[in-house]
Amino acid sequence: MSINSLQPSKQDTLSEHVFEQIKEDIITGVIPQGQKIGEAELAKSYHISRGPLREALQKLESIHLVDRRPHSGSRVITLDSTMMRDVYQMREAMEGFATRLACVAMSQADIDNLYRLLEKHEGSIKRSEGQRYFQKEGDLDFHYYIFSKCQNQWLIDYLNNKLYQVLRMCRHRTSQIPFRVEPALHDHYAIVDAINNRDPELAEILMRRHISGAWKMVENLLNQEENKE
Amino acid sequence: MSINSLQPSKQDTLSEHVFEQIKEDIITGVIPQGQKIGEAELAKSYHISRGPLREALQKLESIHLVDRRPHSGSRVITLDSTMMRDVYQMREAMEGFATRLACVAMSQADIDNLYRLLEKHEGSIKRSEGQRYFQKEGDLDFHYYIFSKCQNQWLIDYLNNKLYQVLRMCRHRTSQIPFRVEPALHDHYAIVDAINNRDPELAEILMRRHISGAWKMVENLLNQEENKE
DNA sequence: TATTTTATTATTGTTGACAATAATTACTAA
DNA sequence: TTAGTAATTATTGTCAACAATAATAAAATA
Repeated sequence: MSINSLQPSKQDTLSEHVFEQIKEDIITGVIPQGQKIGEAELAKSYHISRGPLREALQKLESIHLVDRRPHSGSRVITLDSTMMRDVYQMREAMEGFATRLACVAMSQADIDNLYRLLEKHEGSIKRSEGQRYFQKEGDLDFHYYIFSKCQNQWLIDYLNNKLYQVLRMCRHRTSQIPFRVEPALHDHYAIVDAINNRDPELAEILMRRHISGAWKMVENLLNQEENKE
Repeated sequence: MSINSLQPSKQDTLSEHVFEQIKEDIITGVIPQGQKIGEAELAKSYHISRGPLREALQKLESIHLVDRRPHSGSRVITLDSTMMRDVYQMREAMEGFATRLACVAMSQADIDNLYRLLEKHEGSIKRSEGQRYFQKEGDLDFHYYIFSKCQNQWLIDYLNNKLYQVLRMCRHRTSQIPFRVEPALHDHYAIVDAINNRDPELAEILMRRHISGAWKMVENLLNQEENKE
């Protein structure tokens, strides 16, 4: 049950189908950052007409994956460090708050599930398929499981459909670099413990620190990259 | 310098122009909540074709003012108490965090401007044009001035273009009911004092309490309304 | 009569042509 | 040669007709 299976992915209409497709192509880098998008060209390459393509582009704009300017056209965003900082800050604020709410709303069964999830992660780390699993599935599942229980539809929608899409894009960029996953797992346990103790304030603070810590790691990586060049 | 003048309002293209127009009509209740929207009909009434109208509708969907379902059509949202709670919670989280960031980023001149703004508000309260002014202009200006200084473009955009639009709609619904504005002004002073002391944690907490307090007021009003019926 | 099925109507999704704007190139003058 | 301007090209915005789907009404069966 990965996070992707949890998204509706209706793709009932042509426009939605092609939206999902382009979204993945942008996130995974098939369409590179900063790329200018010609409507006619893209429409042809996805075998649709410009109408639905424009709708898809507008949707992509609404989740901040492309920039559109009237009469001037669209281009894929470029993840500079400022934008990534903005995204991580947003995540810190929103997911921290979601954790607070979820801490109140969660059933004991939910909390038990969280512990089981963490044990599963611990196992796969010990079997030393650690980092790849953690980055690709485990971490996102953990975070998703928590904020999806916050009972605020706006919050869930924003985290799931907007922030986490750009976040995946950030990760795709920094996925080459190795890092230790044990500290993150430790954070996760502390967060679930706080939830288990029904301490919303602490749960929020810990989630915030966990995320701002993740940003500091990424920030360092970006700076190192910059210094190399 | 009201908040509306600060929004771009480009309306360079037909679709954007009509988007702004419908947006105002929804927020002010000219188009009532829950209203089903026929594309052909609306297009005719705004004297455009269905193409740009659909783009406008999509934009309205992206700021949560209309619901759209494939093959089934669009309707204006209805502000039930759950949705209003969601909005106020979002605002509490985001604007609290924005205040924390702004507290660090603001210049002393910015802070002085804030104090001047509050003095202006105090004056208009004493001249007992209090509530109307406060609800219509002053309060929004105060909040906007703070979060616009947080230096996070995502945060500013979301607060300004999404949350505050729905918030205006909420206020339009509760605008009949009288309430005292002095406590809010007191909160505002406390927040600016915290900023002036460069205490981001306190500034965030105070902004959060201010907003959650506003929600409790609105929630009570809604409950009273409900009990009447 | 109530309920399912079928046919009809209305509404949304999609397309390709046309109009308006921006980007590019070619040209002129300093 | 370079700067500025005019003409050309390419791209985006808009429209109206057509196709596909859902909502509605009519008919048929239990």
